[in-house]
Amino acid sequence: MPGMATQTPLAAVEPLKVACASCNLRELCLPVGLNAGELDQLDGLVGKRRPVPRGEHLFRNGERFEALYAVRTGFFKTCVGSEDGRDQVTGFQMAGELLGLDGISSDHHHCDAIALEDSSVCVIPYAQLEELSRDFTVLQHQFHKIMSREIVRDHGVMLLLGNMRADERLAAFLLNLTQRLQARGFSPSSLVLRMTREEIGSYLGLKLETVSRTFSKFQDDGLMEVKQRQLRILDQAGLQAIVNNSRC
Amino acid sequence: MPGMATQTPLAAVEPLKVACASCNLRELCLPVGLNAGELDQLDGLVGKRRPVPRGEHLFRNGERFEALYAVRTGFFKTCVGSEDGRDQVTGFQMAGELLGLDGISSDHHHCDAIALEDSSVCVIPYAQLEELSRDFTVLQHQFHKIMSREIVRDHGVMLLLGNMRADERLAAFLLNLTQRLQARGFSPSSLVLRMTREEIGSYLGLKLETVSRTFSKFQDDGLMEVKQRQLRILDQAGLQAIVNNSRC
DNA sequence: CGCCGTTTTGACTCGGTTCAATGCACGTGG
DNA sequence: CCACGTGCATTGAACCGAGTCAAAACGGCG
Repeated sequence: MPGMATQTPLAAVEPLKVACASCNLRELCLPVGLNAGELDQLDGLVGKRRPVPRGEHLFRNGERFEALYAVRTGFFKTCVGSEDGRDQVTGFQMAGELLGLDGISSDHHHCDAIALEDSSVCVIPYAQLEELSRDFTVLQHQFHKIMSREIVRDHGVMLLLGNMRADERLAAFLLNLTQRLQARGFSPSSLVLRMTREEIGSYLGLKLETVSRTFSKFQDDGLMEVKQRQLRILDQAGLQAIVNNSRC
Repeated sequence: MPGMATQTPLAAVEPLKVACASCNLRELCLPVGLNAGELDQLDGLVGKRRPVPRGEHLFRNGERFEALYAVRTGFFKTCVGSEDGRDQVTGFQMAGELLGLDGISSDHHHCDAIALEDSSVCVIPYAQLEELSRDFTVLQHQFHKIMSREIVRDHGVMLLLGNMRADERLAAFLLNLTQRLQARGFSPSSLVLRMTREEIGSYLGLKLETVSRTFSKFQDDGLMEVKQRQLRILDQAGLQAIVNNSRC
């Protein structure tokens, strides 16, 4: 599988049990700012890891909410659906990001979380997290920050969906994706998409054909190379310019 | 001011100091589930009320985050803006709803909050709220629920912006608005809008002309009466049907 | 009264959807 | 090993919903 090489520089097959203290996602995940003793306690709480094969649900809309999940390896999407068949991808989650925050509101999940490749998550029982965060103010604050960050992210997506044209949306999406990959030690210019054109389209409020056409246009304009899901960003500044300028 | 009558059945000019325990928004706001002693403590925390005249900012994007605000009376909008001039209304807040949650993520506000009519808010210093919620698990849980509910709401808006047509968006907006007004003891069928067509359009990802036209269409179809900002819902089920059916 | 912000309405344009055909990569079984 | 099937991606052509531009009407207020 040479195509995946650019996105798997870190441990290939890691042991099932990795303490938060020695987890390479420590600085992106819930434990930010915790000292050694606190990390130990958090470890006691995060008892289980859970593998989620590609295409499988981590949880479904309507299921009872009991735990949050931290992505350890792999890649997920979350989607909400309405009574009539429509559904909307609300986000893509990669290593270190938290899934399930929507479930707190009513003790039931409000979206589906689906693995886009073979993945694994750390299970964080929510009742215990609340308990522990009463003792560790740093953990409490970090948790609140993560929830707040999700709200800020959502507002950014609203801006994108409400105001931007197709090319602006896709450019913003690509920049966001590469930035997050870069924060995890991957190349900011070369990446392999884990999702289909249709899933990108659903997230961006576009049809898959529009996504495809816009990729082609970016390629024609020399901004990037597109070979199916294998992408190479050639002109990051050019993409940024598309996002910034409403008219040009 | 006869036009406002339908939306001011409760206390006209209330005293500046109202304890959470005797606040009529108790069941919609942060204090849900707290006992008498806990309410007292929360009251100690929520020291100040702050009036916000129509058109004024409660807070601005970039300002230091120090407190959350509970709407006591009046009506607000929140909006985010991008570098280039675009901006997007991310929500409308009425009595009992919390403002400022986005600020937790980085100690700075990420949006503007603006009063759409003369309003007042309860100031909830955030550091003290974190502290108090370490002692009162009910308060802690209620606060988490409120944040989570905002995330769920945002995902609903994404679905709306990503998948729905103009008439579906406006119908969904009207139903949401009347439902929230009803929860506060107002008529579910008669209401006065506090925002302009442009603000509605910004929230729904539409231009003001489209909002206006769609109102006119709903009126022609006998679903509602529209006299400028004075609305009367004649066929709630009809609006619901528009939201549910993607094609009809 | 006359101004001004807001709303309504009309005519035209255009970006993105829809429908449809073709191409590409990959796995599976003959 | 190649033929075939399947899912995903690309591309084209026609169409349509919402945007744009412009003008007129409404309502509130100095």
